[in-house]
Amino acid sequence: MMTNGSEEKRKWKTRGESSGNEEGSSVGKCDAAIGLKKGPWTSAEDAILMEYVTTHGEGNWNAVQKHSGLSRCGKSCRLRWANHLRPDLKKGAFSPEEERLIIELHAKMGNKWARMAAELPGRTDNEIKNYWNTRIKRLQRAGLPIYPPEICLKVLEGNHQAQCMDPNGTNGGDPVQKDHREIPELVFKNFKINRGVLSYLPNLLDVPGSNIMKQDGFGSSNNYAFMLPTLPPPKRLRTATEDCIFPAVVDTGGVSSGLPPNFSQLTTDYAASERIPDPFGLSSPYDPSDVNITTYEGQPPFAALPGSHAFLNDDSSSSEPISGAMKLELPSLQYTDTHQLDSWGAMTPTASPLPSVESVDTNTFIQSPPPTTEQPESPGCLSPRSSGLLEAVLYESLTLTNMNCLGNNQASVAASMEHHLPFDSRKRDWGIQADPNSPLGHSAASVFSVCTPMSGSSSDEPGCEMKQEMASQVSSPYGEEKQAAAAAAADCMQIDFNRPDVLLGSGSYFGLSYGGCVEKGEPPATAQTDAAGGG
DNA sequence: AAAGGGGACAACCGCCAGTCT
DNA sequence: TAGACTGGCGGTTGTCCCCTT
Repeated sequence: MMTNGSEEKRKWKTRGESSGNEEGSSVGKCDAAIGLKKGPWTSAEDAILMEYVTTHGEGNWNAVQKHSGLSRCGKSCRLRWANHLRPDLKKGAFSPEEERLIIELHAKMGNKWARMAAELPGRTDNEIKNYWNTRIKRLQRAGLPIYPPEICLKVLEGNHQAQCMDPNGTNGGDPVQKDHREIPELVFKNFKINRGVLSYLPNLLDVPGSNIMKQDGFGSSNNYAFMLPTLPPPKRLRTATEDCIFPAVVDTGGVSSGLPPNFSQLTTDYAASERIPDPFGLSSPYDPSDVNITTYEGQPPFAALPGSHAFLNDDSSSSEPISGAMKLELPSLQYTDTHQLDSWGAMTPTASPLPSVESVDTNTFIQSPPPTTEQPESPGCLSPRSSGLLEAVLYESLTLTNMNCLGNNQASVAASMEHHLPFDSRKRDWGIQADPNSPLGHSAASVFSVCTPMSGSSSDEPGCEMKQEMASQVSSPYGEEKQAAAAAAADCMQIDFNRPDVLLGSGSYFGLSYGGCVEKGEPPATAQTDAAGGG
């Protein structure tokens, strides 16, 4: 993987020889005044730098240029040394163990390359970063989850343990662990509480080591949307319709949807995909022909649903664990003129709801909040970065955290109630779900931007009242802003509002009536029963 | 054989935080 | 205390190689 500096072989070679010879032509920020060299390093330069560092040690990089005559700025020298010349660098491809570690670390840390590198002796942050980015692309193209389920579980379990050690979330007893988990306790708590929004993998509970899921109301196995595979690789840009087709995070919420019976197969396939150079050649775990997957409980699993942005649509500050993995995303939804923007910038599909299999581009698959310029003041289309939704969501998280503090039972009940979803409960979940910082979860923006009302969101639609009510029910120090966020969430949930009898987004994305929708109109009371029963 | 696309990776850029003066 | 300096970090870019079509 890593090539020796002296091997400056191929690339850069040409460019280097040209640019490298033109002293002064490549002045950058750090060397503008002096006309220092840029571009690829030559062996001679490497030798000079090596000698200098050997003699003087690392640091004081700006002095290198002065004392060694090297026409490189200090930054460049440091980078060259750190990434290529350091004697302790490990060369070659990552070992399977290293790869596993990288994935695990990324699940924990997000795009903290330097910290990850610290955990991988001999590896540089740049190397890891490149590896990861490449890997992400590959997985996205293959429509596979970024993180293997076992890694997700591991991370979750780790967090759970941390909570066990410190039920109050102060986590003061274990600085190391605390340091290792930059994920705010609050976020993780809410993450747990909120798993209901992402329910569909009950079988996951059977995964060894997942016993934590069975505690604290984890039974609904929700937070696993991030493990949902996305669509098989696409060849054309996804249309707006596809963009809004499936509120993956929203998902059905109905516990009954559940994981395809052979979820383990998915993990296997995932693992396989990791090694398969050509993801397109995968025997896709989502192959519709796989009856195990597509016919679970007579419903197509979400995994098979095109447009499942389960974990690929995170708006994601790239530094966010899990969600951070989504950084390789296009700037925004890709609007087409076949679609209309509703009040909050979401797409209102006007074309066929059933995209072709190849319609989902793995790149466009990932979404960022639409540029604010394109969707000004749409109260619903809230960018986690700009609209205050983050605060709103955090507030919601706080609220839920508080709720959670009331006791595991209540939290458990709350989680379980997601199955039968009285609106209040649903609302709450949505708010939490929207936490952009939530590891293994989705940002509000991603959720909101992805889930688009199937029929638009004009206020005169059936679900409007409910939405407004929902928004109005939200009281927070953030006032209108918060309400706007809630309205946005409500907007997203239009399908629910339109079909109150459907526990969760029944509707039909792609013309599919997907599973997980417990379309029974069960009285909320049942939820209590279920909750009591352990979900 | 040529073209196109993806993978790999080195290097640069901009920002930020800590330290120094 | 403020500004400059330095190092570190994460994101992005640009190039070549390889494979597929």
